[in-house]
Amino acid sequence: MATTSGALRADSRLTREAILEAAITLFATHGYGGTSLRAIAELARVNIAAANYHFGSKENLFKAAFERCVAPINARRLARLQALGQQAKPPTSEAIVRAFIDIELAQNPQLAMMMARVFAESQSLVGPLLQQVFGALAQRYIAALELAQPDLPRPELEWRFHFLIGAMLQMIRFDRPLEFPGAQATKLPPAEQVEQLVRFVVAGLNQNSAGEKT
Amino acid sequence: MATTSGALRADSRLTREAILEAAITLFATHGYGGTSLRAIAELARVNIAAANYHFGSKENLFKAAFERCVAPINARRLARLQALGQQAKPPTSEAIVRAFIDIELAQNPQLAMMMARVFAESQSLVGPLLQQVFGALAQRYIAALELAQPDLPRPELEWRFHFLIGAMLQMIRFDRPLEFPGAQATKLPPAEQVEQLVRFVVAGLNQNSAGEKT
DNA sequence: TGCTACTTTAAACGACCGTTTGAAGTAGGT
DNA sequence: ACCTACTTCAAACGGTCGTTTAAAGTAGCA
Repeated sequence: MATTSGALRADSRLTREAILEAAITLFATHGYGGTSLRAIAELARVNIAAANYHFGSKENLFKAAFERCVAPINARRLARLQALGQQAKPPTSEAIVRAFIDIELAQNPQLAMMMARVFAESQSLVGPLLQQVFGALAQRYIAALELAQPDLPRPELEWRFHFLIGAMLQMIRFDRPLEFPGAQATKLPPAEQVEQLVRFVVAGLNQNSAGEKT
Repeated sequence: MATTSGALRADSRLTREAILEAAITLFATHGYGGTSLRAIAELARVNIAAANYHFGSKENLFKAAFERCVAPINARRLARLQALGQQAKPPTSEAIVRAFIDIELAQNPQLAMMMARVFAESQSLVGPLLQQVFGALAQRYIAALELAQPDLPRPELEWRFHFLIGAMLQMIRFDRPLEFPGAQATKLPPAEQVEQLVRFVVAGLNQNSAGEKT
């Protein structure tokens, strides 16, 4: 037992990775219901049965694809937040937001789209998954934001963080605003997209609940 | 020809309406790919073939369900915007936002969920549909916002309106913020949800692009 | 009462779905 | 060489999908 041979295991991991990569591409583009295991297997140049062999079921493959996408993003988010916490002064809301809305989000559309897609699937499919993957992260970010704005009641802060996520997902899902006759907004480089978004949500977060100023 | 008999036509419209209503419920909950025509027919207590007889295809039924949901909402949005335009002073950004983020959105979860769901479906399915249904409305709202903030460059305004929509969809899709250990935010009455959202996005819209104040 | 147009129905169509099976293939251990 | 464990594969499983068909039903009109 526990042979972990060598070339054989290497091949096995290769097909596993190929399936995962193809799954990310297709799930991100067409969603869970719009993607078939056969399409994934074809894109990965792998037998259909291999998907079930390596992941057990379509739903497990979807979860694996999601975690594969969101794990590095959230690890970076956590590292950045901890780096902020080790500075002398408590970080501003803007610094915290910039740690969360990683510019690399906009630079790796595939990972970002996969993450955004999960929020769009039906709650029964991804509800527990979202809580599991984002719960601890949200907890820490909101705790940090609370230090930056001690006068803001916690429930309001949590709602604002909720809206922040919505605006971010909108940026990810559509890389430019809705086009209509007369529209002038264009596709921006990722860094500028993030800049627009950060300014928007920071203003929303910092705003005094009793009105801008009295 | 053109008989338009009477009781017969009435029955025909009844089944058509039943199908449409069932479709809205199921599409809103489980999305396009997660909803089958058979499930719709069963909920509507109608033969499966009736769906194709009245709507031609599943895709057409989806579009009809979407338009049925969004038409009254957008008509009200347009009416409110025109009412604002007839006042002496040009409306503030907040007034315009309140005309757009209709509180009835939060009071009729089914209509709102259906509207939000469309933004989550794959672009190839709903891309043209979104532009067709929201294009003219967005054009007018952005024009109104431009009068309220003449110093803000148009592209930036369009991006901010984009984020506004994202935050609104987040409010619709999840009626409370993400739960995690220690979370305090609770489900709010629709009016207060809208209030939180309006404050957030108005601050983001009004914010000076060079920073709050120099 | 036939005729016509419209609507509903049960049944079936071929296609595709996620999953399973059992055999074939591969490679290290003894 | 044989055994074992792991991986791949073609083929098929039962089921559900969206759609179509052809017959039955309904109601106004001549």
